[in-house]
Amino acid sequence: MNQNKQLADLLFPHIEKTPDYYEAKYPQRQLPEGAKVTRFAPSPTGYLHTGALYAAMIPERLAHQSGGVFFLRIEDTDKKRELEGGVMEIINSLKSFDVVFDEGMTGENSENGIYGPYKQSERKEIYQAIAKVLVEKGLAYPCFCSEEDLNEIRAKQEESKQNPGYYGQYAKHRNASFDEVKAELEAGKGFVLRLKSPGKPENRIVIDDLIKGIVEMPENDQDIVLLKSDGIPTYHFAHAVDDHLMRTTHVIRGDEWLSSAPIHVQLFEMLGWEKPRFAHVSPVLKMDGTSKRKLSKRKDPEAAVSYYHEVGYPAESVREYLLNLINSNYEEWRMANPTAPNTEFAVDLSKMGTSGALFDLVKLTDISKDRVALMSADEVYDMTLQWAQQYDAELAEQMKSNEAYTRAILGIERGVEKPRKDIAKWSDVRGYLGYFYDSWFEEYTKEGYEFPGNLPNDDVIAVLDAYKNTYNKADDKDTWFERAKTAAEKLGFARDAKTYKKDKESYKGHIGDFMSVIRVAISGRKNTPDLYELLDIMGEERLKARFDKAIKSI
RNA sequence: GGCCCAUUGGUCAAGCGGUUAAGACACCGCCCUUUCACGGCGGCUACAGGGGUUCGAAUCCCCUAUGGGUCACCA
Repeated sequence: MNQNKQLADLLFPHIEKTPDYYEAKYPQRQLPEGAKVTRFAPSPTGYLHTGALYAAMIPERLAHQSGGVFFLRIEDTDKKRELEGGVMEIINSLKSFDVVFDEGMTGENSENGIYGPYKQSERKEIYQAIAKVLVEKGLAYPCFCSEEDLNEIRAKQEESKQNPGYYGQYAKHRNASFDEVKAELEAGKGFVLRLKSPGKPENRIVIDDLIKGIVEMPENDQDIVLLKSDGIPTYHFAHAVDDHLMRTTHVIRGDEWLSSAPIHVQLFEMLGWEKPRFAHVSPVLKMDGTSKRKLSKRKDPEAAVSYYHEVGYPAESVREYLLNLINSNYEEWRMANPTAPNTEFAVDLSKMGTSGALFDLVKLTDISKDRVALMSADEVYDMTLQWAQQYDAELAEQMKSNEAYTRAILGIERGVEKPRKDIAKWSDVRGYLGYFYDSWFEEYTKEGYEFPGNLPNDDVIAVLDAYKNTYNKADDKDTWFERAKTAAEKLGFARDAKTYKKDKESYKGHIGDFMSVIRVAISGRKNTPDLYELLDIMGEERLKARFDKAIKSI
């Protein structure tokens, strides 16, 4: 016993503070009953991944909908993988999707909150203080094995078909005496600190996971590394220390951690700390040929969260979609509450799928169309412009130099009971209204016009000619249409589709075909918003010019 | 290989021992309509396979198959 104390001092001579000191420094949080304290704890190893956004939204919602605290902790214990500027990248990306923190890192080297530091590389002293006590209690010990030693052990184990690892009889430094340790140290050898695991694999432990349910696993018997040779903790140890001292109540993390949960449970128990609740989230998958795989940064553009900004999906739409993957009943809630902010939806872990969900851009698009359809013309204008200024300067230019015109176009069939759903992302806007701009119209027609099939050119010209003389800007919608129908009839078109269907032989087509000719001539496309409003906004002069241009092209 | 987890239509998924096995997206039809849309209606397709338990199984148990995760001084 005494020897353990001696050993602890030998190993950590500079550590003065005790766990009690930290317990006092980081008091229990005073929060209302049921409030959850959650965190997002990424490594700053690159840009934000869609899966990470997904994984961050869950604890964020859980904390905020329960009146709790959501904080950002940076796990930078692996210096080899760290990337410059990684912290800001994470913060800004999440913020752009309305995932905001109450506490934790706020910049590369700034933070707020009293449970810090929130960057693991700055918590070395804390980990070591806890580790020191573990040594004192005989629950941890230094190991001087080199990489080669470890490889040798593993080779032996593989040969005899035993579980690989550092445990039991293979843990050769486990019971080294104080003098032996001292000798190694004096010989200048570095060490890692290992847990003296009391676990036996024949014992089973039970984890009550909030998503996966009851999971039974063998107890951990590996003398896992607590502190690496540079004195920095491994994930396992850092997780236990941090989440305890930061008073995390719910650990929500990727399910790749589930299999090491026995280690974590054991650590909490050995340290005499109350365990947080665990929730292991399945990854977002992607269809690759006929099989599913994790969304991959290298292969899938949509894996980088920046993708959505680039193509211009509103952040709100992406949130909606992700929420939909998190809890599939989100959709029902949305139908019942079409205009409520999505933060009013209560995320429920028990309703999460236990297997990974497939990421589906088509569904995202659909959801986004619904969202955009509910926006006002001004909102669409502003958000598109903002997007275009960064990603489509030409469009931004057009919008600004034709502002009133553009706003009017965006207002067509918007704000009505059944709004159009043409726009899913801001990059769609260019195609949606590009032909309105005279300087772009050329582009739309340079391949020629696509008039409705099987209509002879003469008829097309006749339609255009007739219509040119019929159009009267002063007409209201009904008069306008009546006039068009009459003109159509004179040229041998049926007034309505029904009449045409009854007797196809007698007509060249029906009013729809007639209108199609006009639509194509004026827009170069077969699909546009309401013609009446469109013509009204374009104005008579433009209309006539475009008709002439079309006739000339035939 | 050991240990975990998963498997309901093309996709997301409800379902927790008795259901005609929801709904949404996609696709296909039809209808509405004064054009384009929106919308409405309908269709299409599913419990991975095999054994049990039970009066009764998508639901519970076992085996098999397939997919995923994990077995580092990485997180």
